[in-house]
Amino acid sequence: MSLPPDASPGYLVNHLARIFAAALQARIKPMGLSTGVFPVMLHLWQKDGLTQRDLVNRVDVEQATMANTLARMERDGLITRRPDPEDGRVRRIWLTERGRGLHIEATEAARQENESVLAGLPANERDQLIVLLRKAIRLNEAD
Amino acid sequence: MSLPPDASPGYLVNHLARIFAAALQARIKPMGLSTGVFPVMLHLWQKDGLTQRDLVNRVDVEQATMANTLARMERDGLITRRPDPEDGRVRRIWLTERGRGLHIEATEAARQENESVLAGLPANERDQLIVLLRKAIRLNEAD
DNA sequence: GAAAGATGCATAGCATGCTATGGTAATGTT
DNA sequence: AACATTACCATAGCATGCTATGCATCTTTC
Repeated sequence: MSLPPDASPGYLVNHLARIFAAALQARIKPMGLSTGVFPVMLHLWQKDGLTQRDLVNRVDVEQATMANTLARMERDGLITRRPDPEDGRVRRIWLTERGRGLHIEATEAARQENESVLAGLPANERDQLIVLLRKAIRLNEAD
Repeated sequence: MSLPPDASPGYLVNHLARIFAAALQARIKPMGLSTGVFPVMLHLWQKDGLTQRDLVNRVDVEQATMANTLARMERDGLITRRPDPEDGRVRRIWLTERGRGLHIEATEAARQENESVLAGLPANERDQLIVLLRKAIRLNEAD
């Protein structure tokens, strides 16, 4: 009746997430980025001028988490926040020159990181893993 | 050349890990447990009287993380730490009555949680996911 | 047996996530 | 227009992870 820890998908996913985070951090820390900031940057590189609410919806963290992350990003010179002329509650988020300039280098680092962590898996298993992860997430995010 | 966030396995694993953590927390919080404490309890239910070092090796977190987690667990009455008579550096970790008493209830909650998160996946895909996660972890933990 | 090294643990400081709460601005109702 | 509600954001407080550091105790080496 005991539950061996390494049989639990929750346990395993948490463990693998920490492995990925450590690998990513090793690669992006030299350029002044960190793991929590990275997904936000990915979205801003695709399109900036977004609101905090936009980013919360895209990244799927709580609003308070995003507020903290954005505060660190502003402190570190990655973004600036300027008031929306139409809506006094909103401060739209813009990449700084520095933030924008990291695009190529950082996405390349992320690509390398993903490859290195899964290097030992054959390509079809890697694809399968991604498919299953995406499926599991989709089942749980419409709540 | 842009990197769509939902194509990155690191991103996906992190997201799913947060989904699992939220689901687990909802179920075990009522019994006074939390997500960081849970894997430690799993090992202690199998065998207590372990050292901090033993648990670090089993759970695979940093020693400082374990020290903090154990401090919270002691504060919350789940464990006690008693000096090892053989080695003055060591304080061995024992479950309290309360900690031991949560065994059945908590593992049952974890089982339900794992099932509910992956409820939409057919059994063979669930198995496949576990296999792939375990494989990816094994490739990265012998470093 | 004393110096040098290794090992076990604790603490400081920080990032990243959460819930709970509150303030301000926009919107909807009457 | 006045009021209630909703929406956006900030802050407080906490848990869980990390690196870096320091202290105390064992072990090894000479």
